[in-house]
Amino acid sequence: MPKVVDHDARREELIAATWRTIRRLGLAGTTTREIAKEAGYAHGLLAYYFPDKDAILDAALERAYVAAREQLTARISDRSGLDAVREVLLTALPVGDAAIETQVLVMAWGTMVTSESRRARRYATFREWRDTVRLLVRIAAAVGEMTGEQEPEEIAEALVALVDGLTLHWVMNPAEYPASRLIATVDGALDRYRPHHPSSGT
Amino acid sequence: MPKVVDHDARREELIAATWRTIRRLGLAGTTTREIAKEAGYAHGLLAYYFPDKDAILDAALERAYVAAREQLTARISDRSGLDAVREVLLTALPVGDAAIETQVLVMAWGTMVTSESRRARRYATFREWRDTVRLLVRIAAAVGEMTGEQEPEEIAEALVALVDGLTLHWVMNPAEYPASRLIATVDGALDRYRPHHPSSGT
Amino acid sequence: MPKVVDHDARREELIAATWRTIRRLGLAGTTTREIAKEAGYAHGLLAYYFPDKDAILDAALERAYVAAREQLTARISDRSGLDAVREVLLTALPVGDAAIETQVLVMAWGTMVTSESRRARRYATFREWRDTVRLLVRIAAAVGEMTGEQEPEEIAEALVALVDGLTLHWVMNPAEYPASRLIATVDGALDRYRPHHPSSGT
Amino acid sequence: MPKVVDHDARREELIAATWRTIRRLGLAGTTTREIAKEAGYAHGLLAYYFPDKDAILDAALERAYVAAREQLTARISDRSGLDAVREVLLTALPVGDAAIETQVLVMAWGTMVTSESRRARRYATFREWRDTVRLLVRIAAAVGEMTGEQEPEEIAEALVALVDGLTLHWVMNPAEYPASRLIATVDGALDRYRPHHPSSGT
DNA sequence: CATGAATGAGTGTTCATTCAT
DNA sequence: TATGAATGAACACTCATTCAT
Repeated sequence: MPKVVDHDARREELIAATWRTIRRLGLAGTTTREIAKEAGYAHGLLAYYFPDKDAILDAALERAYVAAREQLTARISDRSGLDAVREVLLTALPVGDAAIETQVLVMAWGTMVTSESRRARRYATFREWRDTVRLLVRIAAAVGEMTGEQEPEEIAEALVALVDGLTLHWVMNPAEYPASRLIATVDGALDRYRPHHPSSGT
Repeated sequence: MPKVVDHDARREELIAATWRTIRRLGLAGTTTREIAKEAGYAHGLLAYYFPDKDAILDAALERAYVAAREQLTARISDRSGLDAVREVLLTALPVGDAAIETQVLVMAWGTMVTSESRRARRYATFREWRDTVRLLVRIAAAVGEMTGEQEPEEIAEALVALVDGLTLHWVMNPAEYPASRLIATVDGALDRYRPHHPSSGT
Repeated sequence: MPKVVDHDARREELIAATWRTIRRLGLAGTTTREIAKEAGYAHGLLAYYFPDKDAILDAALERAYVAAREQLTARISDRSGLDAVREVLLTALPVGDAAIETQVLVMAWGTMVTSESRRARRYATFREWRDTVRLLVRIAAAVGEMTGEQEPEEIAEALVALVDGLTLHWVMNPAEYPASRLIATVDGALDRYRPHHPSSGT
Repeated sequence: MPKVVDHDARREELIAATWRTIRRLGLAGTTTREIAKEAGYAHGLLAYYFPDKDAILDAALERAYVAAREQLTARISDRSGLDAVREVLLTALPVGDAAIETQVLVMAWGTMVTSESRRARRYATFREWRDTVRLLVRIAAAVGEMTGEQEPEEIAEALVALVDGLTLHWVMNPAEYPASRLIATVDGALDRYRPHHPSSGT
């Protein structure tokens, strides 16, 4: 038995370095040499932990998806109704630390068009998230905190699209889309889905 | 008298070939050699019409922006009120021929993160579009076809984000997002912005 | 008979443009396109007047050699003895307008190593010049204005080498070798070849 | 433990290959591909040892300068007076092994016109050499082995120019300038700088 | 004569990958 | 395990040359 090395820990280390490299140089500017340098290892080491460059990038994206899911689960655990819907939507906004991750993920959006595997993987993550929103909308509607006039599926779809669209807008001009504005826009949209919304009369 | 060649026409020819190449091989996979081959010319010809590769890609994107604006202008010319708002939103959806363009444009989204010039150019186009929607929403509200409860700016922002988000979702799984569903989702959202929307009446 | 064009005049025009281009961009930076642009003609025109690029450059160098000889002949025509020797040496120094030509010619020195034809052509010009100096030294010695202790051939060789060496030094740092210094160095050397030179004793 | 390779030795190997390539194909004809082939390595290896082509060429020239200085120092160490002056001048002549180096260095002369850095580097080397000659001339004059009639600076300048000029002449026609003739010319010139030269005696 | 469109070989450089140590 | 030397294909770009008009 040669030197004892925690294989998975080393992989995580390399994935983190990959993430930092992408953020620093962009997806197109990220080379295996640069990743190795960022990690502090020799160039040739990468071959021991990943079959090729694509595998490294896929692993890096995978980590982001997993992290996103973990954060999502954590933040909605103690909420319910409309509040839970709101929370899950805000989690996906490019706010705080998530803003940095968002930039990398947006860079990866384009690769979906040509890489079927990457598209499928991204879609699976998206679907999971959308279905979570669907479920929460359904619950909120059931408890009377959201309108029942429209199908929960459609409402969830619209809300998720709104968040993804806002993310894109933020990338186009981060300065114009501070956290406060992004959140206000989401809240404004959510207001539209309250029961007998506008006046409610009396 | 030299060989009679319409310089601009040849440029357009090359730009079209660029589009086909990007769609076929992705943005990262698009090489100048492949563009030339796709166009049916020698590799060296490109230098005759464009200073470098970036100029080719920029010109290709530029053409998409111009085309989008032209289509937008054409389709809202004879409409007004809520109908005009709906039409301008549907114009941006990946439906029909636009679907193909969308794939290329989504691939370009990622380059905004690292290319300041490309980000700025994309933002300018986006802003123009968003401002058009703002204006139409304001008019629709003025004539009583849309709610006045929310600021036109915020409504426009939300609607535009919805469309951009749906575009991303379509890219993730085109089969799940046929034109009918995309349109229905937009219509469903627009319903939310009708005046004294839910009940109101008596 | 088509359009009447003075073929040789046009060639001279192109050669002059070549000269200006070399001076502007260096020998390595001089392209046929740039020459054509400098001359104000289309790129393809060059093929009508020169078989290829090398022919253009050769013609440009040739013109410099011819010009140098003409100037040399003109300046020594009315001189004799040591004065004529001095004059022919000064003619070759990088002084005044000749300084510009020198830069181009020095750039061409290196091509002699690999181009046999260019080496031979340059040698022929050099030889002509050196033989002129030899002759003038012989005459000066005959009339008692130069020492007879050393062979005229050797004296001429040394004087010509001195001038060529000074030219190189000037290229290395023009500011350190103004005309006055170059001339003073030549004069200092010529003093060494005066008969019973320094003291000549009592 | 990686493959044991002496990085500097490999660099020297590539520099030597560069020298052989320049001598074979000329400076303009020297390509990175050809250098690699001459060295017996793959084209891409060069990038491992040099940042770019210019760095390779600069390193090759640098090596020549360093070698020249070392040789110079070695040959004058045990000499003095006029003999030392003579020795340092002969060292610079294209004689023996130095002849090959000379061809490459003459090719590099032309690049001084357009490359400021190369000009400055060459000038620095030249200056060092010239100053050495100056010093030796001064010493020789002090001990009465050289004339005191002319400034040591001017004498040194003239002698150095003579050697450089002879080098150029040798390149123009090596056959006409064998070592014996080059040395004889230098000796003939040195004779001119002996004290009370011509007659001397009473 | 003159144009300029078009060619295709060649350039320096980058980079993922392989592999002896 | 880990290194880093070495490879070779691919890249964008340059440019002398050709040629239909």
